[in-house]
Amino acid sequence: MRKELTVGEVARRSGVAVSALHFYERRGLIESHRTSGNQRRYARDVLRRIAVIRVAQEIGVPLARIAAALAALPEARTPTRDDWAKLSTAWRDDLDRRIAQLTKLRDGLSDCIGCGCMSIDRCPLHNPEDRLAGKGPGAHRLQP
Amino acid sequence: MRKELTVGEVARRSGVAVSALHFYERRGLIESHRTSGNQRRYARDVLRRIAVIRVAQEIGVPLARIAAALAALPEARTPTRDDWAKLSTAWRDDLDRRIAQLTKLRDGLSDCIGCGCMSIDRCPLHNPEDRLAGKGPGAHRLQP
DNA sequence: GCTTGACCTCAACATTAGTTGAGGTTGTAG
DNA sequence: CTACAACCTCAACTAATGTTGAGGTCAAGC
Repeated sequence: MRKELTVGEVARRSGVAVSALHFYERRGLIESHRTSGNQRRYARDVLRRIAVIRVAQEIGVPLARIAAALAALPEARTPTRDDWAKLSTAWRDDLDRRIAQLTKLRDGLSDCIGCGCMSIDRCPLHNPEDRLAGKGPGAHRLQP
Repeated sequence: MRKELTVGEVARRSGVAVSALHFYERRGLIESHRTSGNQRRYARDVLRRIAVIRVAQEIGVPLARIAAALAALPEARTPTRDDWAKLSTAWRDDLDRRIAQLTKLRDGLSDCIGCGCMSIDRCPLHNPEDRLAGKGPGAHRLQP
């Protein structure tokens, strides 16, 4: 096996900025050890770990939950094939729910286009149930 | 037509917090006029406007773009049926794209579950193209 | 052995979408 | 006419996800 990676190398190979790698480390998502001169060195499997993080993020899982999921792995190891199967299955369920929710919204939107009802009481889109409401402070964006 | 609404009434009827209504007003999404005592009074159509805002938000449109869309209406009026048809069509395209993107991701995820490849170079999920990267600073959450 | 690019830490800032609290004013019911 | 809920403004805070910059250190090639 080849030698260990520096932050710069990891950044180039993963496409994640150095500042983000530092950030992930502070958040406990990845780890490194240090040279005698206090520089980070990464084992090669950090790339796989970052790939997992990126996919989960794209699904919409917040970093804190990704960190929790990774930390919950026995011995805090980098995901093996089986671990990955478990994680990705769980996250795919998130994704399925999210897709279902958006699809429902789209269908409502299609029905509504041109109807012009927009009645706060009768419009099918105005469904206070599965709303974003009550999520507390902070950013709640769904998309760029 | 009934009398005008106070902030509290609008908040109760729309399900949006008073603080959020103030915020929307600062952002130019809704408007009010004031009593002699400087309290806000809303025309009833503000509820329809808020319904539009909420739907757009649920789709994932950031407030700034919603504000721009509403401001672009001739005479800055509250959406009529035709306006709503235009807005919702445009936003539905956003929604379609988002759903397509997530669906693609899900399919990749399904294929990948159990494959365990997670190779930074070969994994179909590791596709740097349509990534979140390069969106600049700020929050990029996709989901609660 | 020196220079130069890569690396270190830490604090502050950016962005979106609001909420919270202090300190003061209004309006309505009794 | 008074009490009390509802309203006002403004500043500061929350939260997530990072980026930017200042000030200083490390390591690799020449």
